[in-house]
Amino acid sequence: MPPKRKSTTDEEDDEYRRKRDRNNQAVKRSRVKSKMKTEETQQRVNDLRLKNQLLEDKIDNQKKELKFLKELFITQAQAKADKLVGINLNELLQDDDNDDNDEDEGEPSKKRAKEQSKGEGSSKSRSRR
Amino acid sequence: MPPKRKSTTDEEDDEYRRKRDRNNQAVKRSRVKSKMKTEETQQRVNDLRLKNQLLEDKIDNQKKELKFLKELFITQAQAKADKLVGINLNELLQDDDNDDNDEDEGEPSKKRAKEQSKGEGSSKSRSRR
DNA sequence: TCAAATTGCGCAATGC
DNA sequence: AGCATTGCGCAATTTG
Repeated sequence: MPPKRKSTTDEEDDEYRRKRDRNNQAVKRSRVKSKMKTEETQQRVNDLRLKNQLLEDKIDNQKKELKFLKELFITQAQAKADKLVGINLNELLQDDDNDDNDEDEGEPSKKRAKEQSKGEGSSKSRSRR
Repeated sequence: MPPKRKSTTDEEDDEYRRKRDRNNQAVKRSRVKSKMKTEETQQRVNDLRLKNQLLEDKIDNQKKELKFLKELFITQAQAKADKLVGINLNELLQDDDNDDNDEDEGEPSKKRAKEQSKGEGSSKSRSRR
């Protein structure tokens, strides 16, 4: 009596094995993928933190610049009030090279005019009678 | 024939089982922990992205404010300068590009005005004959 | 040296 | 039918 269909069991086993192997491969792929995603996410956190820091720095600089400009405005308004006394704008505006990066967080009124009125009395030659 | 020491094998088995169970528990804890950490990291990415957006918005607002103030200031100073002396304030204030890195994407407002006419004719004073 | 924690791996159930 | 994902247990290794 020859076995009628041994193939049933054997092939089933074979198929099972192959299937298992393939699944094991799939599992491996899936886990590698998962791990990569995790690491990538972690990296993203680092990048975002750095970017965040840069943005905050920029905000700080802009804030300083705004402060400077506002104070400059106040100063100017003050000058307008003092106009009658003879103050001139040179004192307030001649050296604006400080407007560049930072270093302008101080009050602008400190930068005293260098009296660069080359000709003579810059005060509009009022002495001319 | 009394069993000499069945305890050896049996207890070893018992011990093995207990050990396995404890490890299984540990594995479970470890995996829960790991998963939580992953989710937390992902959440951190979301938080950072939101924060980042807020910061960028803030930078944008500040930038607009700066632009406004500078233009206002230039206008005002220009007028005043024309009136009092003739100093060309463009020279002093025109460069509002000192922002930082990627500055204004807006129109550059044609920064030039290198015509520092200090030699003589301030725009006024000619009518006086 | 030991016990808990972590990690790689395979199995099976389940999702798609 | 078949790959992908996930929970679980085993065993080796790491950690404290």
